[in-house]
Amino acid sequence: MPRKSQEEKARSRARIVEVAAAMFRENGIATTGVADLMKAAGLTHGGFYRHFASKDDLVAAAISHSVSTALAELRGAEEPGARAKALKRYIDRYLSEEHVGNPRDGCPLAALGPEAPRSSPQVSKALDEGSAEAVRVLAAAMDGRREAASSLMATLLGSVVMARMASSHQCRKRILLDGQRAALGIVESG
Amino acid sequence: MPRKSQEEKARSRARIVEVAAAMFRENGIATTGVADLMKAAGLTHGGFYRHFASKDDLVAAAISHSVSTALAELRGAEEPGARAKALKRYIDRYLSEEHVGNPRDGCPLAALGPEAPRSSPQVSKALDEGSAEAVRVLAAAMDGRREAASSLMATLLGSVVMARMASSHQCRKRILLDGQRAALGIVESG
DNA sequence: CCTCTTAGATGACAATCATAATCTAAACGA
DNA sequence: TCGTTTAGATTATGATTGTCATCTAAGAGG
Repeated sequence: MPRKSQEEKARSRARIVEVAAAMFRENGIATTGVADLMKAAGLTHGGFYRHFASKDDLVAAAISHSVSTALAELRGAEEPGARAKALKRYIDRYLSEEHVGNPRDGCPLAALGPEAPRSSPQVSKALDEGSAEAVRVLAAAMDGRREAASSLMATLLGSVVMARMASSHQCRKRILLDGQRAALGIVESG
Repeated sequence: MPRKSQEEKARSRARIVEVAAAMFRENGIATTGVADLMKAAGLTHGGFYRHFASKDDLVAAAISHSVSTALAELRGAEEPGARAKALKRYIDRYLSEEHVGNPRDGCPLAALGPEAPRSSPQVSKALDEGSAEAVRVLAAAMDGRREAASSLMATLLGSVVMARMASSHQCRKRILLDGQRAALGIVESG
């Protein structure tokens, strides 16, 4: 099967990015091969370089994409009342067992952040900008309290990383509850 | 060069574990090969399987080892006064630019924790036990306040992960300062 | 001292990897 | 409508991977 229309090319690209974002979060960057990834997107590995200059190029795109979609629901609210409500729902979702158990469509920073120091400049930059944007969006939902937003994000990230290390269901639950208490404490400390 | 004494074998094994712990934290598990690792330990790759059944076996050993040594300085203190002092120094070191910039001899949970969900059962277990022990030791240094210890650890982990994503020196510094404020707040909230 | 065991070296193995060349048929510009 | 361009398939490449078989010489046990 040969050439596709430009519209379909764009669709292919979007599909690759989305599939890649999920697979990288689930299996890690280094352990996810270009061939597997393309197969999961319904293509063969040969066409990959018509869309991306290199694997790292895709990794950066996948990170940017998944950060944006992860923050989308938090960006929506405009008035302070709706903002506070959206933030609380966001925290609740973030510190849920569902999020802990499904990295593939969860927070990309919690799943891939620690790979930042050992990544290429491209990927490093995507993570840098992604985390900066996350703090910005959180701060906007907290009446501009940047410092509290930074603490909140640390609590969220750390709690999920901890919960994912815990094999026991009970332990995970306790960690998430502790995280929720701490997070709400930070939000209401203004 | 052929056989070595049992004492030297033990020394070799210890060297491999130590080198591996450093390399895994610096370059990640998947991207650190057995051959590179053995070369860094002053050996060739052939002898590896006289010490470990598999790479995962070594990974688990390296994690356990590095968790233990990372918690050693916190385990020392006995009386409450010395405990509180040791804890504050620990937090200060943990949230330092030196720690952020040198994952190779830093906290293994911050560097490798997020790889837990995608690791083998052996490795997963090592991370599970390591994080549980970390919370226990932190709680012991906080008069047994387990809940606060869990929150503290989340703040520590999250802050370091965030700081490592930030490319700008200023941004890193700000994140670490916010983390320190939050951490001290948790410690003194009892 | 003699035999048996084995730590580590050397080299090979099948897989897997990112990347690239080649091909083909359909979409495009004219 | 005709020639050019190109999305994606197929196949190749060279490097790297974890693991293992084989060889060596020296330690350990008698």
